[in-house]
Formats: sequence, structure tokens, C-alpha cells
Amino acid sequence: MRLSREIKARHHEEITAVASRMLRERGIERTSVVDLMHAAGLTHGGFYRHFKSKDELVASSATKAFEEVVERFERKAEEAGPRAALTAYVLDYLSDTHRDDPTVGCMISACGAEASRQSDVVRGAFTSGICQLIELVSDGLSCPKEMRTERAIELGGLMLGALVMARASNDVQLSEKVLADAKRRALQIIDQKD
Amino acid sequence: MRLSREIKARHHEEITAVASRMLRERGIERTSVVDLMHAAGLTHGGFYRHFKSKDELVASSATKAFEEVVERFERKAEEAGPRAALTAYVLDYLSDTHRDDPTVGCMISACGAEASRQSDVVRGAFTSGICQLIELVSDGLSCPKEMRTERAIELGGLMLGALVMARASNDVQLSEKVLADAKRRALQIIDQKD
DNA sequence: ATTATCTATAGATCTATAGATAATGC
DNA sequence: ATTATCTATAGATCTATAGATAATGC
Repeated sequence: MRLSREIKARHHEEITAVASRMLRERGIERTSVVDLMHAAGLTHGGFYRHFKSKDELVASSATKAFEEVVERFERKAEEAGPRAALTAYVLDYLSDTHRDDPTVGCMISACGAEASRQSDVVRGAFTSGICQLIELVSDGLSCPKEMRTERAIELGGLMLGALVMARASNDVQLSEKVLADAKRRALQIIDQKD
Repeated sequence: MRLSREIKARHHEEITAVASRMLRERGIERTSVVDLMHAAGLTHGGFYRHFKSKDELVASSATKAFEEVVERFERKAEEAGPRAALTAYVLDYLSDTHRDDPTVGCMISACGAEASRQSDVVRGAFTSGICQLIELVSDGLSCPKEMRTERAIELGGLMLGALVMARASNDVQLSEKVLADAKRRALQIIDQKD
């Protein structure tokens, strides 16, 4: 049975939204079109009216995942200023909650290594996401303008690496220590003047 | 046809060695037992005389991958001292070579996010590898002993995060900038006295 | 007439096992 | 007799497509 354009568009949004969460939870390889469509309340055959391939879906929903994170960050920056927004982002990023539930969190920490092995469309989505985040992070720093990009890469790298380590480890003590140390240092970097 | 114990042991080593490279190159999900055994010059049915399951293989070869990296680091430390060994490790870790060829490089950067979704046996192998590397890195630092673990986590996190970002991006300029900035900062951290 | 979805399935994987084969090692 | 390997295959995936169905939208 055919459905209206609005319903198709809603389904398209739904598929992308479910995928952007499922990819972060299970990774790219373990996310199957069948499971995804089932979670969206549709049958899997219909998928190919929305996307040419799984690869195209991964690119789209990676983009969406980045957009959501960026939007949340920007909204906070508007209401509380860039420094407060960055501080909140860092605290959330290195929290137990984010470590234990990646579904609405950072796409790079969840799928970055897998992305390196994907098509250029997918890698393009990641590249653009990384650039946007570096930009946003640098706006919240206290150091002189010309040092900010470099400092943002330092801060972003530290956050990403610490989260990947904390997630890979099944020793709670180690995991907590990694997050705590990274958090302390990250907050220092935000306020560093030179 | 049955082969001698020595040959079996050699095959076991061979399978683990090939797997430790293949896992870093393709990731855990994309490494299949069939491909792996073929690359080792054996048929896939024989695999299960060596390992109970693919999961057990992943744990073993992750351990082996960490051991090799640790051994290389320790050998360098013995001949040139811990600070020189750490410096060499950082330069190699953040090089184009390591970014473009993960096969003999850092297991965490190649499979860390996937490892979070694996069994406890696999995560245990990663946990132990992470601890060993933190230990080694801290031995090469210039700061007071009681700060070294925290500083090693900072340095390790920065290196790991930068490499994951550099690999995920398909924009050469961005990738190079991330590696260069991380390298500059990492070398500063090594020499930082307080 | 067009098309969004569904059912069914093709064709290609994947992990793991069963049974045959043939050389080792007691 | 035991066992390391091989061949063959079971059973469960996976992506993608074909054809049927039924509602939309010209």
C-alpha cells in the first residue's frame, strides 16, 4: 500500500534517527538493515525506497548524529556563552553516562575507527563533523585566537582518546581514573590563557 | 593428515600473528575465520583445533598485539633510556605511516570502540594492554613520580584521540594538522617538569 | 499512472561442526 | 589410539532485488 509524501518523509526521518542511535550503540558492521527497519516499525524491503544502499544510510545518519550534537552545543552557547557551553560539553563527554550509553553521544568515539574503513561518503560525513566540533570547541577557549584551533585539537583529542580507553576497559577503577584525570586536565585547558 | 606437535605449535603462532595484523587492518567484525585461515595458508575447518571460538582468538591476538608493541617499547628503553623511548614512540604513533598502516600499530586506535562491544575476555585483554602502556609511558615522563600516571593518561589519551580523528578524516590537510598539533603538544608533555 | 510498502527470495556471506584422512607418538 | 588438518555442509546471518498490493496525486 502506498502512503502519502508526508508519511514517507516522516518515515525517512525516523529511519535516519533510529539508525543514528543504533550505529552509535552497535557500531556500523553490527547494525543490520533488517534490525534497523524493524526498530523503526517497518519491513526491511522498504528500506531501498529511502536509501540507495546501507552505505548511503550510514553517511546520512552520521551527518545527523553530528548535527544533533552540534545543535545541542550551539543552543547552550547561545544561552550561557561559549565558555560555559564548552565546560558543560566536556563534563558530559567524560561522564559515566556518556561512557555507558553512546546512543546520543559522540559519533567519533563510537564509530571513528570503523569509519576509517568505510567509503569516502561516510568518511566525508565524519570529516565535516570533526571540523564543526573543532570550530565549536575553539570558540569556548580562553587562549589567544591564533592558538585556539591547535588547542581545540589538543582538547578534542584528549577527550576522544580518554573516552575510547574508558569504554574499552572492563576494569571500573581504571575506567573511572581515566575519565577523572582527563576531566581535570580538560577543564584546565579551557581556562589556559597562553 | 596429522602433523607433529611442533608444527601445530607453529601453526598456532602463525594464526595468532596473522590475526593480530588482520584485526588491526580490517577491524574485528570484518575479520572472518575463513579469510584469516586462508591468509595463514590453512583451511578454515582446522581453526577450531586451535581456538574454541573466534572470540577466544580475538582475545589471544589482541594480547599478542599489545605484547609486541610493549616489547618494542621496552627494547628501545633499555638501549636509549625511557625518555628517548617515549619520544620515539610518540613520533612513530603520530606519523603518517602509522595512520596509513595500522597492521603493526596500536590496537586501541584500530579496535578500541569495537572492543567495548565484545566479550569480557576480549575487554580484559584490552584492559591489560592499556595498563601496560600507561605504565610504560609514565616511565618516560619528566614530571615528579606522583603525577606521572595522570600525565601518562593525558598523553596517551591525546595520542589515541588524535590518531582516531586523523584516520577517520579523508581530508589530508585536516588529518596532517591534527597529527602535527598533537605531536607538538605531546613532545611538550614529555618534558614538562610539573 | 505512480509509488511507498510488504512479502518472498536470491545470492553471498559468516561461525561452527561432522566425518574422512593420514601422520604422530605412546 | 590419538589427533591436526581437510572437505563438505548445516544453519544463521546479511544486503539487495523482484513482484504484488493498495493508496496517492496528477
